[in-house]
Amino acid sequence: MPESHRPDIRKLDLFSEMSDENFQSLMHASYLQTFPPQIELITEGDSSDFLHVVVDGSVELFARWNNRETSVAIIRPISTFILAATLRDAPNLMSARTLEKSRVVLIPSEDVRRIFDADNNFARAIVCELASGYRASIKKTKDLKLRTSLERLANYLLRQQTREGGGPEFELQTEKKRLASYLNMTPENLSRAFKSLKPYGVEVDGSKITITKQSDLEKFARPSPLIDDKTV
Amino acid sequence: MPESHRPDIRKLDLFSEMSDENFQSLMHASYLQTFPPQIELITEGDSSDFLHVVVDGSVELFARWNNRETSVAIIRPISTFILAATLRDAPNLMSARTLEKSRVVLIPSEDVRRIFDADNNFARAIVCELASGYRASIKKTKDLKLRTSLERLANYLLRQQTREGGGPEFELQTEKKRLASYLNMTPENLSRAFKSLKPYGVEVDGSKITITKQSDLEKFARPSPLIDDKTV
DNA sequence: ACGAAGGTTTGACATTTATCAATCGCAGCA
DNA sequence: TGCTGCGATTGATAAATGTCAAACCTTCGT
Repeated sequence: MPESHRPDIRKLDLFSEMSDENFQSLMHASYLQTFPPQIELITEGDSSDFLHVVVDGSVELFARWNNRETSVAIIRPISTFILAATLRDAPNLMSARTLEKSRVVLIPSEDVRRIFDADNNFARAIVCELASGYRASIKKTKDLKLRTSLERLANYLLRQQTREGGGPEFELQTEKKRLASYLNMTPENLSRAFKSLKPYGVEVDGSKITITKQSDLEKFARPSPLIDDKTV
Repeated sequence: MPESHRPDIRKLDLFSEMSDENFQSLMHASYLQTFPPQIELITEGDSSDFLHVVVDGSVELFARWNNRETSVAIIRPISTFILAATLRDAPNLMSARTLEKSRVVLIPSEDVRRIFDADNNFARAIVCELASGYRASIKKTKDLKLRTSLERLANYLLRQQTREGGGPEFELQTEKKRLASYLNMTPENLSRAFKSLKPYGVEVDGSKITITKQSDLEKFARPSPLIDDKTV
């Protein structure tokens, strides 16, 4: 794979502490591919042949059952996905599709496992990454089980506000249809939920959100570090 | 800590491949404690000072938010819990309480992290365990988001049937109140859900379940390995 | 500029799920 | 034995959420 993205990938927590030699070996075995929008990169149930790194664009992880579909995560640069399946050499639990034109580095799972065995720093980083992902997933479960859809939306808006810099005005960065699925509601319901948040100072104009009464929204949403914080 | 449970703990995937010396070192630093029922061992938000191993009894992991509470998992012997928090030295995301009189081995988190650095086999086992837990959590999310409460119950019954040996008759092993919370429904709703499953051959007598029309129930539940299987 | 496609919103309505209140039933205990 | 407490069930009702249909709006390509 070409050199251009290597420095960015190298900076990821997952790869930053491993030896140069092992990193080069991983990269040497990898492919950089460009995909058009709406391409299904992975189908759940497939074996996990590659660890994926999104270096450009965005990728949606979603799951299907019984003719239904739900959005589980949206991966933006620079991040990896399906690490757990790669390490266990187990089938992928989620499908993945590009949302826009995207570039993805594919690292053969075999090499990831080989270098995991050889490089202690890499192994340590993998444990951190897995533990983080695991904890993020637990938080998602708590969000789903303990909150109503309105509360989930309110807290999502606060999180998104933080991600976008913290100002009163920010962009959703996601189609509402997809956001609805992510929050486990229908598009119709999401539309109504936005209206229900108006009394708490949430103004919606297309994908632009303005929060006019920050403290009112926070009082309603009651965000918790044990559900909503990235780093904890 | 006394010797009696060591062989059983040693057999756990997490500890079976590490060196004798390191295992003894871990055990030497540990405590075996007996707790009465309904003791809150851990409160979410607390720092994770110990990796816990249930050797006898059972422990419920649950989470609270905004005066609500939900059951996330029930841990039975012999299993560990809160590994991810231990490794990241991060606050626990869930609370834990004994359901009955229980014995728990407490391994200081510091020692777990120290031996993780020293013992490659232990590190590998930890990665496996984390990846498994992570994947189990993703499956739980899929179960929650893609299924109605009736479908969740039907699939739970099939899983429980398998755990109990696969025969048409088996025990729930959990209070219905707790099962309801685990499945994200109210006790009233669970009670009605059992009735709704009667046409599919589900007979309920207290905590004894009899499945009289296995294939009908399976046709309704549509279990999927990517949501319901332990090992995948 | 125009039309088509698809996302979004709205309204009416159905279904699912929760809440509240009352009762039942069983286990533990005096 | 009978009391007590709590979990389980049932019925009535309310709230939350989903479904369907139509209208609206934006985007994109011809």
